[in-house]
Amino acid sequence: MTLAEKAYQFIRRDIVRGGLAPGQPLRMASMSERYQMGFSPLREALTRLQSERLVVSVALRGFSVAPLSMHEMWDAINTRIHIETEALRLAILHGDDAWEAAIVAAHHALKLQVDRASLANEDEQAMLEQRHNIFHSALIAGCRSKWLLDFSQKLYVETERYRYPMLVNRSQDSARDVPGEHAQLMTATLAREAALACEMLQGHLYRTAQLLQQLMSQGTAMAPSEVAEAPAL
Amino acid sequence: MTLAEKAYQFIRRDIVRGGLAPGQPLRMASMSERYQMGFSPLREALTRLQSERLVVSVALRGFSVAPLSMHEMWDAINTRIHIETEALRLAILHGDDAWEAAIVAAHHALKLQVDRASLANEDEQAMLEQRHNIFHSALIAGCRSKWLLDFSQKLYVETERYRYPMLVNRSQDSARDVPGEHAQLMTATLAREAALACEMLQGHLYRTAQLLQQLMSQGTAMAPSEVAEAPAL
DNA sequence: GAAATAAGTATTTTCGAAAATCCGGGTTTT
DNA sequence: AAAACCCGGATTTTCGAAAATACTTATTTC
Repeated sequence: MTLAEKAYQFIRRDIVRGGLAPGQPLRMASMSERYQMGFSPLREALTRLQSERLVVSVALRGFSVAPLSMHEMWDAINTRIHIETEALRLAILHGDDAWEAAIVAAHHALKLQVDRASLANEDEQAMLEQRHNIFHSALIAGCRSKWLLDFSQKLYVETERYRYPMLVNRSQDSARDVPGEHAQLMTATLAREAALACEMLQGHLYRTAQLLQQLMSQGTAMAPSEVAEAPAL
Repeated sequence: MTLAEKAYQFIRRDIVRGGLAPGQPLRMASMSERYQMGFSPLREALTRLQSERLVVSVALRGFSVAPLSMHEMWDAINTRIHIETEALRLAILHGDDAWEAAIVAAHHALKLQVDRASLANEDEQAMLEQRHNIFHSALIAGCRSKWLLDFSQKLYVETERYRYPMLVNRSQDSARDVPGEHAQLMTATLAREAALACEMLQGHLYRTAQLLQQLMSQGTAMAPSEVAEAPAL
């Protein structure tokens, strides 16, 4: 793997997990120090992250971490609902045996990690997040559209930024049965009940966003100026 | 404007117009020669183009122009239909006076250029393409979703690659009244007839794709191995 | 003779310094 | 006093060469 690729993964991880705070300027000198590499691979990684909207830049004034806002979160969530429900519909239409098997496998791996993951352990949380991603990707993998999968993945990463604070203080979602939602979503999908599965996916994503909004309006994770925004569905 | 930005625009233009052929390797040395700049801005531009799927790369084996295929075209078109009709629906819901005015302005400018543009003149064609883009962008600009606009623009550029050959031998689309389609699309949009406008947009995009498929199956613009693909709608 | 090995060439990737540009403060001008 | 100008320091952007890796061809080995 090239240095630029490593830089991309490290920086992305640090942005999603908040190690690099929203709005923070990313000076080449300190980045070079922090990640122990020259400017070239860093610039390449930052350019890539910019096109994924995790980083913003102004010509000749460098890069900075893209800011967070409730408005942006709802935009990302709503767009994700639109893209992923379509992808799921197509996957249910076209998916083959291998697609089904991958879903079952991903769901099982996710469930194992949900039971195992302790709130404190950073690495366990990362693994949980990864398997969550794999499960959601597996659901739509059969859609046969590279573009839908591509967009879906970009939005997953974007929403991960907002979801990450929730993983830390997970007490809040006690009213929800997230593993249950995942199980039902899988069941409906494998039963090829497109309408039902899409509705479940939509509800799953929407409820997560609502919870995040609640959390953030309590000031747990975001500047007060960014909290007041209406949902839209 | 930085050199990297210029490089991005030049290379993108050359890929869309075919000056850099699909599949062609993009060697740093020849690129440096061709665009008269060092490696750094070129790499930056190529990385950006890679994330827009106009360029592909393999680690340590460099970049090459992304290949074309009928399958990819239909994927891009179908995804574009899905994204843009949603954006149009939202724009019709939320659009204000400035949004309407911009549509009328863009349509007028497009019409002027359609009448003016001669088939031979490369620059006139480029201006036509630009105004076409601005018109389609104006329609959905009121949707209030950065993500939808972002995706829409990416797909526009992608489909432009396939559309460009058509501009050259435009004789084929004599059965269609494209300017008429644009006018009707604008009218339905300004009348806030969401369902009608979306259907027109869908038809407009779909018919263009069908025409392109026809053109390409005649071997005008693509390798024979890439022609046989079924449409999907 | 085919497969494996090795040397030499071509190419990408990365580095570190040079060039270009921006920002702030202080000075001059109106 | 406000606006315009210019200088010094900080920062980004770009270049050209060095390092790392892939490819090609020739040679050896079995």
